[in-house]
Amino acid sequence: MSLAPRTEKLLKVLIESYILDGQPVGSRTLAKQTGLDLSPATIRNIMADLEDMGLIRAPHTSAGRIPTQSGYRMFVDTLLKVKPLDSNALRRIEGEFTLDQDPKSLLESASSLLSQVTKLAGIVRIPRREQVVFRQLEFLALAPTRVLVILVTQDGGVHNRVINSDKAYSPAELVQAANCFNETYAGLALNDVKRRLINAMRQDSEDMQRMMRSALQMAHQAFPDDKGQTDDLVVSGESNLLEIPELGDVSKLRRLFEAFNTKQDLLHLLDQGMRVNGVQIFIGSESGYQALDECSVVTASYQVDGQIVGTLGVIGPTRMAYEHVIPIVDVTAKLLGGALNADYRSIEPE
Amino acid sequence: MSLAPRTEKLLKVLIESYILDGQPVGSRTLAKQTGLDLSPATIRNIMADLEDMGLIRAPHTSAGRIPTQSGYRMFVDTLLKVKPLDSNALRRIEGEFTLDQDPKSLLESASSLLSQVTKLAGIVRIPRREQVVFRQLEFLALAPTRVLVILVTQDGGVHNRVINSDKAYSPAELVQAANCFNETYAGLALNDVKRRLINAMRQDSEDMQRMMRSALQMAHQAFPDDKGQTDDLVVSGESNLLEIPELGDVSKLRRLFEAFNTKQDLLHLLDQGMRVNGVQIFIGSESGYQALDECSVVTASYQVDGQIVGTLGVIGPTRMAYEHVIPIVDVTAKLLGGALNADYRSIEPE
DNA sequence: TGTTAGCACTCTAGCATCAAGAGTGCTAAG
DNA sequence: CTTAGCACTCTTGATGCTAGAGTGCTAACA
Repeated sequence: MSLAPRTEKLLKVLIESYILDGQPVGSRTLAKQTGLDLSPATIRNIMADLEDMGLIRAPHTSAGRIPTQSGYRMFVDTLLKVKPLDSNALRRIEGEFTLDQDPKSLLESASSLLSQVTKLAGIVRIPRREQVVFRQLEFLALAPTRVLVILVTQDGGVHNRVINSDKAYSPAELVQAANCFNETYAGLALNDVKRRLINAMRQDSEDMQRMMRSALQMAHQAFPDDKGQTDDLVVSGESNLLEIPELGDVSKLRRLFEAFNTKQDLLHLLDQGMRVNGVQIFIGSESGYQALDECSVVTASYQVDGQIVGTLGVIGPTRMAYEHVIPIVDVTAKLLGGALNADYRSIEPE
Repeated sequence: MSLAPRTEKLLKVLIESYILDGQPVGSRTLAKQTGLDLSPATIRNIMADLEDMGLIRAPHTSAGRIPTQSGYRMFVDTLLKVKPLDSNALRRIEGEFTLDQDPKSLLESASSLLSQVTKLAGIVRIPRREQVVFRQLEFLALAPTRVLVILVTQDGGVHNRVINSDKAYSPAELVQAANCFNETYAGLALNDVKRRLINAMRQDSEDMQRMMRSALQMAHQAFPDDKGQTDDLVVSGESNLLEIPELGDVSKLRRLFEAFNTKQDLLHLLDQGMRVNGVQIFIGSESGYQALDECSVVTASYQVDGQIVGTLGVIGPTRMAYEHVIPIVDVTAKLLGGALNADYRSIEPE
């Protein structure tokens, strides 16, 4: 449904005003702020209409109106004119990414940047490439039956895990086992390696070399399992949310901070953002998680090598300065993608 | 200064009562709770003495007394009878550590355990061994001048870093370089390796092999620098602190949460705990950090191989149940040390 | 038909008042 | 040294009140 231009304008000004100072806005103030030269009485009529449409509501009889969730939705969808990024902020953000950092620090910088510039909480989903290419595995004996397995991927990622082997191996044997394994699987996508590895173990044919069988078993234990990755989310600036009055209720804050700790819900939410190219906004209960009921989440996906590999964003009160936040999230995502790209392709800054 | 037994008893009961329900305690309640069979009037006299000594204070004229910081100090130093650990909790804690986990997860378990059992915030300083033994280094080419360096220590620790080399190396050259390096330095303490490495680079004599020179340079870049380790602290259960009424003031909470984020102050505090064998308690401003003014921190150091390598503890309101918290922190430290030890020595659970 | 002035009505926020309750310090007596 | 008694202080919660803000409705107006 489309609104009359005047009604639209009114809604826009109302929401902008509310976002600015958090006070319910009444007909008189609105009459002054919008340039429409209408009397408060007329404004009141229109406001009543907007209320009927479910776009605004009155906290109580004599307290002006505030936007509802649908109001915000319409605001960001059709009314919002995103401001181009203030040049100071832009320089600031760019500066953060020109440094020569490893991927992990880049993500952390991005997160803390988001939180500092927006004064909200910043979240960054660490990259998850569909096709990480397996490079090599290495087995090191820590103790007779205790083996450190190091897994290296083509993009320079290193995972390691200590496993208990069922029998003792000599260092030489371990080297040999690793060689067998690497010869067979190097260059394949990590997923494939895993799949084939499981198949190979199932068959477990007689003709398989003894070394290879050991290698498979150890590798299987050491391969990262996809579930239970709790630390693949970088959160920062949570404390910024302490001060926002809408969340004054301690129990709400509590739920929110627990969401930050468990990370599970936030991960799901960010994964939704991965399906979309660019900025996405979840207002209030749209996120589907109760802890975020009074919050909005602005996310943007970032790309490496032309492929969406992760998302980042900010979490703040529903009443946030969308027109500022959106471009910041957008730009940060692009710059982070670029920086990771450069990193991955090893384009040297000079 | 030592107190009369009666006065002491009174102080003890007062503090216990205040810790229990957070209400200032008056002479009448105190008269009932202590078994001393004294009238409220007498109690009042003694309380006046205690107030003169700075051990308790009255929030306002007609509101009973609450302990001061020095009051708490005397309480934990001389009055507190630490309760042996409730057997349920003990089982719970032990259960957490019998699982076969890698060191990193052990630390995280310890932290979350502390926070869950005490309902406060748990902190764990990750182990910092004076003498970590260097085991081997490995160089992998990611791109012509981009090298992934993997550093493995004797205890199974793995550090990795991507560096930009000044010239291109072939995979074979890199293997050779690593071999050179490992032959020379394997088995030495990490500190020593670092020191010698720097010396060797300084001399840079002609007779040094070309490969070795390259290896030194790359190794130098990749060795972890001690400063700027921000993520060597595991915090959990911060959200538990939201609910404690003493910190109702938002700005105090804010400061506290910022301390959790920056971690710097907490690290320093925990490092103080490393000098002491066993439990240490910082009450209110004793910690020396303003953010912790209204809090107490209970820490305990943990050992691996008979050597103190880290500390853990909990942060909560000054008014916390010390007699419960102390043994929990104590036991957790011991068990964590044990688990890490077992891990390191690879004593297999069976 | 759309806009506006006027007006009665409602609700909140802030303030003062009041009474009850809790606890103290002091004094004087045991 | 201990205790009863008492006057005093301070908080807390309830109550009532007023000023202000804002609304909805109606009737008049262009």
